[in-house]
Amino acid sequence: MAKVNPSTRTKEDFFNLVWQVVRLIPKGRVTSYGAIAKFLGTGSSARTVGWAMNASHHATPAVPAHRVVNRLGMLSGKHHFSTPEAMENALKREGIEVKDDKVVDFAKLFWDPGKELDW
DNA sequence: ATGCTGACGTCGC
DNA sequence: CGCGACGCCAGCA
Repeated sequence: MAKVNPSTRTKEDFFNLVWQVVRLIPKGRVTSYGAIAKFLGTGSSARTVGWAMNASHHATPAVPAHRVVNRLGMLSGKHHFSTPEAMENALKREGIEVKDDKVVDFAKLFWDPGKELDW
């Protein structure tokens, strides 16, 4: 995963980069919006990562947005899926336990792109 | 064109 | 230790 030069980066690239990173998340692991934001460069706010997820619905190939949660491991974006249960179900199907809209053992399942990827 | 809002995160009080 | 405010980038009224 090569880091794109910020000067040559366009907004389309930003969305693309976010999607790329999310797609690289191993099955059964999760990451946070902030982690992705930092991976792309501190300049990119975590909020914008959320917007990228919002736009990821029509992205191809599909983006596993359900593996992205906030820094507390809460499924803050579940309401933006086709159904509120979709996110939780998808996670459970991958072996991730979800309790009260939170990822169980989030710290252990956390997947840091900056640490796992080569940049 | 301006301003508010949003799937967040951090710092300040 | 809990709550509030600000910053960040992009979309929409």
